[in-house]
Amino acid sequence: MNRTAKGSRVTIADVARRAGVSAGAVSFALNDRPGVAEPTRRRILDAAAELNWTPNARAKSLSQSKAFALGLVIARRPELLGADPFFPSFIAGVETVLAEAGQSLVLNMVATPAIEQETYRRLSADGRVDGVFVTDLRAGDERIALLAELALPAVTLGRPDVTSPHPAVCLDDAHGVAAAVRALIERGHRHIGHVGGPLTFLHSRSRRRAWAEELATAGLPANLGAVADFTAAGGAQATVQLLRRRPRPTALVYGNDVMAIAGIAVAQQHQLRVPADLSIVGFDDITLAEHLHPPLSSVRTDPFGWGQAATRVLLELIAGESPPDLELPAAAAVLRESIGDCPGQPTRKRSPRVKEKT
Amino acid sequence: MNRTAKGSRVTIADVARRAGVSAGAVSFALNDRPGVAEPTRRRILDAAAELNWTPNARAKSLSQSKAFALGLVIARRPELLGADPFFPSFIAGVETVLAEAGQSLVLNMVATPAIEQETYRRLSADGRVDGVFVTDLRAGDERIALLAELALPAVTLGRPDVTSPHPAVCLDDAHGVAAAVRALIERGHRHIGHVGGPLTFLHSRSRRRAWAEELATAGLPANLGAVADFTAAGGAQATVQLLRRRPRPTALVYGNDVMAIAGIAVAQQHQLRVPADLSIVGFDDITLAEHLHPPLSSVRTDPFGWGQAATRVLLELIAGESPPDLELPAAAAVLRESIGDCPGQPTRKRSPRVKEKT
DNA sequence: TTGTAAGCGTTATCAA
DNA sequence: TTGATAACGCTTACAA
Repeated sequence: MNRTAKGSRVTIADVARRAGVSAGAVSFALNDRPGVAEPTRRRILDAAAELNWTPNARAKSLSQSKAFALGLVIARRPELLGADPFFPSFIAGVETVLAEAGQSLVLNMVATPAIEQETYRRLSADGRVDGVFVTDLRAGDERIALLAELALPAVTLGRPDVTSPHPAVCLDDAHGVAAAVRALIERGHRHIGHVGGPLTFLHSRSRRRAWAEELATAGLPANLGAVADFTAAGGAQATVQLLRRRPRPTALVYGNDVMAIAGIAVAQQHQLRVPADLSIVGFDDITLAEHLHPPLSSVRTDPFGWGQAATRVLLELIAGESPPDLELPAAAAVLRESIGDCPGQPTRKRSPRVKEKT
Repeated sequence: MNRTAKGSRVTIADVARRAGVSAGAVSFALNDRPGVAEPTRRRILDAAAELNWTPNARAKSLSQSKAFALGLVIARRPELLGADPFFPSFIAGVETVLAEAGQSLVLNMVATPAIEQETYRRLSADGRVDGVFVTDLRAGDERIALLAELALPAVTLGRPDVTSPHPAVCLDDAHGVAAAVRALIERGHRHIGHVGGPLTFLHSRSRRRAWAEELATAGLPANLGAVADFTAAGGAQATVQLLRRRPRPTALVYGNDVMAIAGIAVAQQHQLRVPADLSIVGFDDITLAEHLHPPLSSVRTDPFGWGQAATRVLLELIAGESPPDLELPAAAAVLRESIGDCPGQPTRKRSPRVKEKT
């Protein structure tokens, strides 16, 4: 801890005294702004280095009316987060950009949307953050209007279904799902089911829509849809129900990998072989996916890059610019051995080990 | 956004004016401290409520020289975090305590221990946090001394192997591992392997030691140990190597569930049935564990409770108290169908579906 | 019980 | 190019 002889923390005044200048000069020199002679600047920077002084973030915050921090409010039950690869990677991406900007991330995990609202209000009223990320967009999301009302800069991950004044950073997840469904159709599957997440989430909707539309394009009915809650238990239960339907699906597409893995287990309990009797596709492409038996086909997004991009946009917004919406490279299907030809439906030979970068 | 007619943010002065008192009085009333008459207090609180005023956290921070925030620095590659259930639950526990204390969590994810040190220094120098959590303790952990030098209040998760001035909040993970190994021995297993995490981590060490000691107690050699990196790929590779050993292990205990699941896949690729030919035990008890086929035996800890406890201790420490070390309930083995009797070694019949709460 | 004024450590505004 | 001086919005001695 850097302290002066008197035992108090080193302040800008100490540096100024040592360099023989005023505090204002130190401030100017440190934020390299014009109006300070080169020799003086040197002297000041040397003094700062000798005293090992860094401007106090709290004081800076007060005088500049800025928090130098961004907020991320996550509204999920923790058991849902445990196996979700999105946030860790997303946050890692955020951090890389934030670190070089000398800013911090304030994280808030809340259990319910009600507390979520309150959290945004408090974050804003307290002035703890300069802006926030809005993730897991919901249908008619009230946060859009709330944040506008609070005049709290925000960036949304994806485009809301309501009019929004906030810049959006988008990553098309539908594309990868569509590619996966196409791959299944190519392999002769005609009864392709879908186990999605709650349809309150826009990302759940777009993934399901991609599934339905791809089937429609192929002239197939999208009548094997189930909604689960992204948990292993929910995925298992939905799988059981879909496997009871007749004609039984020969392929199942899931809203995330956790549900897909639980689905594989259910299939095996039902004496169904994957992929011989049932093909499975997940979403997220968690690292575990390719180390399962059989390796799980999935759809890969780029949460890390998403975090970086969203952070840059948010920082620009806070800096007073008007960043346009941003579209990141779409999610891609990663096809592995969990999918195969439709049983009893001979099609042309093809290797499933193709990574479609479409 | 709460603004006065003049367009500026509502401050304590506005409230004071409206209530016809001084700013000091407002401060006293709000922090309910003695020395303000009841009717006055009422008037002040009413005025504050009408103006929808909340004290600005930045100003409070500066005047009190406190950040009202705690720091969590995570040094892990993001792909390692993706499937790790610990941090989401831990953070959720932290948040529950922090929220009611009106404080925030500042999260820092870094890639390497070098940046880690720098991060702690910056956090301290900038005064962004009042204290930090130290997770993933390592052998001879330099952070212990660093934080002492920085005079930054800290709480360690577990007890360091170096002298530490920081309070420790401990959860004995060895207990559950030992119970799981005992369960395997009871089922007749004599060749029980272990795939642990990097031995730089104290938790990796204690889990491995528990395995070795339990074997020693039974008069069995602990000669089937492998070290991996907590990833699926690493777990798979270590499993391959252990399965090459002769005599081949009939049971494998893992340092986390991800490696264990990858291990099951490797076994299946080797035409080994789980548990008929090979018993498997993981660690963490992720929610997916019981929805696998076969359901995965694991060791359950309580990251949520750990987060709550550590936060309380850290807040006490920051408040100037000297909280003692805290020991939480030990981890418990959760036995499921992934373990069974040793092949070719008839033992007494017993159901594996026993949750040992030892 | 209440008001006044001095911090907290910066940045920003003006004279000099 | 520099140095006072006033914000920033709150807490807290100290007077009244």
